[in-house]
Amino acid sequence: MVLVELGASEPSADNSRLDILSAAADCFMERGYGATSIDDVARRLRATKGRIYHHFPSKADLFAQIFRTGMDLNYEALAPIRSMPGKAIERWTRLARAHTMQMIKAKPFQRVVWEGVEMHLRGSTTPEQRNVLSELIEYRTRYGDIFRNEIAQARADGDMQFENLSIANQIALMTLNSPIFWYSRRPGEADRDTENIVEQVVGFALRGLNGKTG
Amino acid sequence: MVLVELGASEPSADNSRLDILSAAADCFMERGYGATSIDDVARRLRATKGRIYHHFPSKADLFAQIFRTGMDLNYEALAPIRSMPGKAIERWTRLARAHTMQMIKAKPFQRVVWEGVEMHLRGSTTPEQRNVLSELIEYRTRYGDIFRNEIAQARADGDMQFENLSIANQIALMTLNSPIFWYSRRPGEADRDTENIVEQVVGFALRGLNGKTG
DNA sequence: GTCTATATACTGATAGAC
DNA sequence: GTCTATCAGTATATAGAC
Repeated sequence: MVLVELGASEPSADNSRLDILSAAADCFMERGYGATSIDDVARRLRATKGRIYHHFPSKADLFAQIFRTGMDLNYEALAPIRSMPGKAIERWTRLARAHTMQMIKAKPFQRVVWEGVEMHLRGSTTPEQRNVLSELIEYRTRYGDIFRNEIAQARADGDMQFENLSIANQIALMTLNSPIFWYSRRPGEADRDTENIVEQVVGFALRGLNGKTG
Repeated sequence: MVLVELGASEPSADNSRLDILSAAADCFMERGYGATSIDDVARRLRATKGRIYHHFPSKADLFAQIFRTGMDLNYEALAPIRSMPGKAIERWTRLARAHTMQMIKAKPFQRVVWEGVEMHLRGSTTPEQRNVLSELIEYRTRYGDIFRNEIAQARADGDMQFENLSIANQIALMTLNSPIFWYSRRPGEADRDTENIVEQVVGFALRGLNGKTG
């Protein structure tokens, strides 16, 4: 995955850090955190692990920094939409589109975010990992609340219908996240095609929430 | 998790195998396959790993047998519904209810099924695991096709509307599977409450597929 | 900043006592 | 059928050469 888009301060300065992050994200996506060794990441970089440990103090820390990068990308994508005026259901739909597009565009990073949340929920963390992750989990929870607040408002507006707010938000976000599991870019795929996939996912979730548009 | 319900031939005979399967399923659910050691499973059994290796030849085989048990439960739950006459959308709804209930009732086993599919999709399998898993993956793919065929028929009947069949089925199944990630039984929860949760999940998916009931 | 050792711990799996 | 003891392989992480 190309990481130059990730808001590096200067072009082609400090590339080593970003190269490592990107290679590690790819490895974690393909084999999962536990099954990926630092040697695996080094191999993908065509280097040895000395390079990695020079830039990152531990495997858990490397994982955490990918997590943070993924969440930074998500917040960034939502930022211009959050402050838009208008009805909540409209805002939710735009937020959902931006989020789903991120799942597709930054898939390796988003898989790491997913695995981080999972590790936390299952409590399958070492004390060291817990320290590094807990702040990120809160970061991620607040992110989920952005969507939660919008569908709560939309229901109050009479534009959505569902029984339990937490369950509805969980299922809807799960739907929006789902491309990280089944999507993979096809050879001749254009931006138009990607947007079409996003539209199918968001449409499914919107109908699931009983959204009354227009 | 209690495993007596799993159709053991005789009550309290051959308990050791089932005890091991159940303890391992719990461990795999909590920490994932890679992060779970055989010693972890033995510790949960208050035993040592000699016991486990007497009944199962390898860790991969243990994982595979939990996978198979989970899928057997799923097929069993669908069996009486599959042959029901009537409209496809009605049949799909009943299948979806039975499936979602299984996700809740046999959560540890269903998490293992999920992880097995994931490992296959990511190709993060050792040659040994691949041999044991490939048959099970086919087993699971045929299972997904049961739902796929019903929504294809329902669309032909004019009772559902969606663009791409594969994507629609993926998202719908993802929705039905989602309780394995966010559901956990509450202290005073009655069967009635559980059924209510199932109904919310299935309702979401049905609306997502643009299902026109009644 | 990157490499080559190497320390230390843990893993899956086996052999043999009981 | 379950245990203890142990092997061989691999993991994270560190130290020091270059």
